[in-house]
Amino acid sequence: MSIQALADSLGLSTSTVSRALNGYADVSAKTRARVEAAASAMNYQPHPMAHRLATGKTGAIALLTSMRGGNYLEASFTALVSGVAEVLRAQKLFTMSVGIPTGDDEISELERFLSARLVDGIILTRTRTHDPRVALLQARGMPFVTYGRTMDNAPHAWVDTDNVGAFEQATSQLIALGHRRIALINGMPNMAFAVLRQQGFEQALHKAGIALDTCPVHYTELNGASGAHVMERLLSAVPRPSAVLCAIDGLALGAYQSIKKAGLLVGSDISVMGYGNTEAGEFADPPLASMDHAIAENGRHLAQTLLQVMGGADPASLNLLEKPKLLMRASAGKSISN
Amino acid sequence: MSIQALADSLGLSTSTVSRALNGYADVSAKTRARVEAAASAMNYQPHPMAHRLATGKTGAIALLTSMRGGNYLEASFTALVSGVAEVLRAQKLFTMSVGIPTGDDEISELERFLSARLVDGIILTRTRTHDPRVALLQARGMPFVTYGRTMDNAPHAWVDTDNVGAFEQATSQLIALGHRRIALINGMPNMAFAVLRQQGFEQALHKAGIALDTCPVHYTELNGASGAHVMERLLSAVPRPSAVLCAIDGLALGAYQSIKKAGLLVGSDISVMGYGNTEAGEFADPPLASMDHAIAENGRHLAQTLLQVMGGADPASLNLLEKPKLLMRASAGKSISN
DNA sequence: CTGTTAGCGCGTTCAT
DNA sequence: ATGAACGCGCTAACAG
Repeated sequence: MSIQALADSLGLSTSTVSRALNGYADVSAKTRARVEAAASAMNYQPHPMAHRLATGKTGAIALLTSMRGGNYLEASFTALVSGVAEVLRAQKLFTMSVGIPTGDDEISELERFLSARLVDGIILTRTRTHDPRVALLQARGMPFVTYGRTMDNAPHAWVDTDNVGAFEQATSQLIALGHRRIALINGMPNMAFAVLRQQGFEQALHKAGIALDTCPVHYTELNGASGAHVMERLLSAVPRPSAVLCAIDGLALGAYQSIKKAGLLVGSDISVMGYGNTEAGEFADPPLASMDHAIAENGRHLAQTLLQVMGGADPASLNLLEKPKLLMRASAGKSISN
Repeated sequence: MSIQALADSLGLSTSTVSRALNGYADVSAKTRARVEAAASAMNYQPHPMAHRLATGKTGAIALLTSMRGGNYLEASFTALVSGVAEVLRAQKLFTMSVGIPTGDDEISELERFLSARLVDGIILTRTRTHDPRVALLQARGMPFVTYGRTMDNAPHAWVDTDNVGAFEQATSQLIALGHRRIALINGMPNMAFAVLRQQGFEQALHKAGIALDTCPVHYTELNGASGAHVMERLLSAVPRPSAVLCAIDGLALGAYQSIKKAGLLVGSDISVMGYGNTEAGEFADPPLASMDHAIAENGRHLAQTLLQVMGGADPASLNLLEKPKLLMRASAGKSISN
């Protein structure tokens, strides 16, 4: 069913049919109605490849993730995609997730993907302090939003959670419980979120007059094994910290294991907090104190922002900071050193 | 940089250039070398939209997932995608994940996606006993492989883990530990994997001469809250089961919570086994006995199978059954009723 | 071996 | 308000 066949069956030219279907003004109401009726009766749909060649649009957007070994971020990933897809589906746009492997050929892989022109816009996740992917997207003129800020890139559209505020609040909460030696198990320092969470951590310590060098910060990969490994080292320190703040729940659950193995009790001997409010943390023993950041909502905001960018809005002005919510649970208790 | 410009600069026709670049035999070695040199010198790349209109191919495949509320399956999802993408990237194909929301408009959404012709082939995950999506793909003539078998659909290409064998082995193992009252917390019975796992469960009971009606089976959603809820009911049964087999790790971790809340010890008072070998299970207390099914390897096999289907092989003959590996850990111990 | 021609199916000026 | 004609950039059938 081509537009040609449809036009023939109506005794019209293809151009009239095309304009009637695409909402042009210079077509009589009567003709438009006739065309639309015939189109839906014959179930006409423009050939997508031809449509794309003519318009340059694909009708799809990509959510870019960096692919590497298993880490805990994926648990929340589905919720993010759901939020994005929900908004974009209403605009008849498809949402597709594409994993670009991290490593030396990351940029060339991304270039290859952009050149393939499979999508009209991009949502970039897991931003880094200086992110060459952002620079590439800007150079190519591809509409995009990032999930998470960057620090040294030219201004662009982004949606982020208030990492600084969240970790300042969490740290202050631990201080209010009497903790003075608090450790931070953080993500790698090239990740933007890690830098910001540490800022919040240090601000809270500073306000409370606690010396930074009594509160160790460790940078590590985001998985349980790393959490366990770092926690082991923290336990052998003298004096050891009475509370541990983790960049994500997965790290905290790994830390649980080392604490228990040492014969200590989580929540009384040592307090632990995570971030992300995963179900694994909720069902852990004891339930893990964490921070919830409404991830599906973030997805919806990302989609709305991307639509604005694709519509021609100035990306530099499109920035959204979301407040996470602190969830105190049994893993975070009073300091026993008081 | 169009093929026209490239041809002009060489004093050749566009068709000769096209054939030289696309590896046709009827072009002189000398001409081909000249064309290739000029193409890479001028960094020529065919316009993707035009290329697609002419060939009908997109250079991408989609991995289809069903989108619904948070469940534990996603944790392993990244590993699957990595395996798929690794193989397809070597063929210069892009791998994109697309979530189709489950519900009444699932089929019409899938139809819309197929009509958009964004991909050349599809990997369909989470198959159901009778799967209308499979029927649709067959009707449309879209090359595809499923991850998991179906039971009432026409023959098609699939890769699956040996669910029957895995759960028969796991159940037998529990029986060998002295358990006689074993419960199964299963997925919903419209899911193919759930039916097959139950088959393995029942075969083992049958071989051991244990009456099925002493071993309850519960069907539920695949998340921790459901596991906790079902476990609560199991604990109030008289007599209560001494071992619980769960369709996935996430259910098992939910069950942990209810068992602990009842003041019982996992692994001694009640044995628990999961499936999937997730990190959350590995780091749980006690470590969760589970089954590992080499998910990245499954991804590679799915990709290889899809390539064969796209190459014209008979889908009905492309079936692969993978053996999972039983991982006994502290959560599964001897029955105390012995 | 190479060039000429046609067509893929649209959207979009430019006449009328 | 409508139709004719052209262009998007490429591949493929045909001719020589």
